[in-house]
Amino acid sequence: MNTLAEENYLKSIYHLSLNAESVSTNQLAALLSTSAASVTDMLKKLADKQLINYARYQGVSLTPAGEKIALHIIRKHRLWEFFLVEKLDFKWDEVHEMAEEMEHISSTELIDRLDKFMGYPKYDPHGDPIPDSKGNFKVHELKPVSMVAVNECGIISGVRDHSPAFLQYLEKQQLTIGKKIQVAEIIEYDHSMILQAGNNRIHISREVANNLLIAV
Amino acid sequence: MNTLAEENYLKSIYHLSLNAESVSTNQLAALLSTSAASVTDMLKKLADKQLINYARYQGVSLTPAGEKIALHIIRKHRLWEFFLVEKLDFKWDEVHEMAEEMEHISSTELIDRLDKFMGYPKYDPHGDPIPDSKGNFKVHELKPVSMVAVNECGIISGVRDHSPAFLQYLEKQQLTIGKKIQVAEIIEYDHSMILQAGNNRIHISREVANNLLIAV
DNA sequence: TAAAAAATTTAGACTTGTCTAAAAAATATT
DNA sequence: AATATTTTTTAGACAAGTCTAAATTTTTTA
Repeated sequence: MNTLAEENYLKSIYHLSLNAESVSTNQLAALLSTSAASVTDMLKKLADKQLINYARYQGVSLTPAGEKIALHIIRKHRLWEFFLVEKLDFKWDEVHEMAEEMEHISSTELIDRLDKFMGYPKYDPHGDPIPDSKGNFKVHELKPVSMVAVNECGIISGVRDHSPAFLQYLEKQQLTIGKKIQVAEIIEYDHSMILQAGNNRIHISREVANNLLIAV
Repeated sequence: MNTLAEENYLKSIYHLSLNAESVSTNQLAALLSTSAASVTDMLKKLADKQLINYARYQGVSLTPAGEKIALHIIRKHRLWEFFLVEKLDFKWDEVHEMAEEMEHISSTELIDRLDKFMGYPKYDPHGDPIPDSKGNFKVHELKPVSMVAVNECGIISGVRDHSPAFLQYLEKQQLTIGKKIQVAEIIEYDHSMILQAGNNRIHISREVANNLLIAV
């Protein structure tokens, strides 16, 4: 098995790879709150284990073996988040840190039974897809509310910013996963938007609209 | 917080302290499958942190602060074991290793909510008491079946040997927690015993009788 | 395109937790 | 009580993962 540090590197490489083909040393150092030198050391180790493609100064990407491990960790993280919210009544902004520890529990049998216990959920409390036991998941087509035209409707289905502050703000505005909204008005001056959600009109900034994702 | 290694030492010292006032370096080395030299190193560290009473060559015991931490880890271990058996349908002989990892999840709020979710269980799947959030628990008066007189009755309430082999054997003989039994006969020659459990007569060796605990 | 800036790697060191071998202390034995 | 045995500690070393400072490579910019 891999160490805790190795698992965290693989997971971070996976997440950063979603935005770009290859991931840089500094990106990893920033995300993991560590030094670039430490990242280089670990990249050599992961390359030796054939979990990443790495050439000096060239950035890294996951090999199929590395991606498989990363997806398994993400599966565990998201299933535990689902458990914490659905069974233990935590709020969606409270679960990340706990899941960050729980994702390293090693038993595969345990996580498969947890999956079954909860009825094989497809999405975690933030709308992120939960890979199945084979690592497969479907990304639903999402776009930021900021890209939606006036009068268009959609279902809130994800967030780009997972910070507690943002999640708490959304909760307070009742902009939670599954809610149907319509873009009522766009303020040209600052690109802020007024959303219609049931009988409520909610005014959100451009920044919020950028970080809130809907399925149309 | 304490490291994983520190937590495991505290837990081991607690368990060994149940049989004797003070715990020796070699006892710890054996239980933790490590060298006596490593144990000495760690004891110095724990003594610096005021979690144990330690004087060279004199053995160790937990301070109140150390005991509090040990009991919290044991609480987490036993609650997770209960969860695994009651909610995820694992057998009582399968859960120890998993709980061994899960007991190090740090959130106290999480464990308190897990406790509530399961209805505040008092005993884990092996009959061991689960400390409450303040570290309190009641030990019920148990004695090994080997100490029970002929014709006496009792409820199976615990085990002294937690090994999967022993637990599987008991399960196969239907000698599980909560079952009412009566000592039907004691074979003088080898101190083996015949138990009456409902309509079944079960013949157990002296060794098994020694490791099976009942409340009378 | 050559110098400057930024990104990355190397070198050397530190901490944690472990090890083996040797020394010291405690305990048992004759 | 003196010696032998066992237990425990000390000494010195190692691997993992991290650090800072310096060197190297790549990228940017003038």
